[in-house]
Amino acid sequence: MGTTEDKLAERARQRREYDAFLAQCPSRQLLDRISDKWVALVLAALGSGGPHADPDVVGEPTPMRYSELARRLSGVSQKMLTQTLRHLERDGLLTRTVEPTVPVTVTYELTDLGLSLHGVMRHLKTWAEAHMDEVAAHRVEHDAAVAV
Amino acid sequence: MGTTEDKLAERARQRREYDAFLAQCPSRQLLDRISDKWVALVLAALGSGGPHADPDVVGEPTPMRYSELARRLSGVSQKMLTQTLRHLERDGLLTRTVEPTVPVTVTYELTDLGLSLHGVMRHLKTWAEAHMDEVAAHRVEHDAAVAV
DNA sequence: CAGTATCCAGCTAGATACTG
DNA sequence: CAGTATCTAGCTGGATACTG
Repeated sequence: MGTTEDKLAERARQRREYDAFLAQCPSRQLLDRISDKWVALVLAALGSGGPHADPDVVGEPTPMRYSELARRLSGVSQKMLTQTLRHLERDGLLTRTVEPTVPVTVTYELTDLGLSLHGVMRHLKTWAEAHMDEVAAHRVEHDAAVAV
Repeated sequence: MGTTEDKLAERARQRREYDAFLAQCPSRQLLDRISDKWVALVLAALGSGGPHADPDVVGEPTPMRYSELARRLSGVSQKMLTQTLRHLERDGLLTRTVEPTVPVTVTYELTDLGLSLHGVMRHLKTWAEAHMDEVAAHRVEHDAAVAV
């Protein structure tokens, strides 16, 4: 009956099977793959669902075209963007849809799985933006202490 | 009066100042730094507060010694562990305490700032462990489709 | 115990040129 | 438009040896 108990039991079960602390565990490799700046930003872009960027609300998937993503993620190279998108597609986090127009139109959209990761990842981006000042202050302090 | 409104307003303000989508924004560099496997695992270790690994409960900081961390994060090299710890210390996410015993005893402990990032990061590790099966299935499917 | 120092293989990722 | 292909500088990170 309890979906809460079910969820907790399921999580516990999977945590017994997979442990990212172990070098050989597949989840360690997965953690490595998703611990990536471009992954975080692609997910943030495709999941941001327009202006309501409230971090406490899971956004709708926002389909975006390749060139839109390239523009949004300033500084990304074609290579890294394509590579990141291919990885995420292979892992089932997003779909790649090709419309046979001329020239061709390619759209990327988060799957439910991708949306679930987005729910986690966007907090990372938000955290970085929210605590940048604090971190910067610590760096100044730390560097000053070392210099003495 | 509402702390909720205050928090939201504060977040919105900071999001106007910092935008990790911009290559030049300091928060982009911060995002890059924290989007790291070893950062995720060090935080997970120092914040896991013993056996109650329930991802919905923020753990107490768990002080750990260098060698404990090295054992916990299987596969980490001395270089990467030390480097990661130094970065996190400089950014104010953890403290490094040296007890002048013989031989010396060094303890690492999350600060409040580090604990707040841990609150976000541990979901990443949990997600990787919880969705590994699904991702693996997608890969098989995807690779099969490509092979045809 | 908790590092530091050094070397180097290999991967990452940017730049550039080209294409259906 | 949305890539692919190629080359390469340089950074990452592992291995190894040494130290207060």
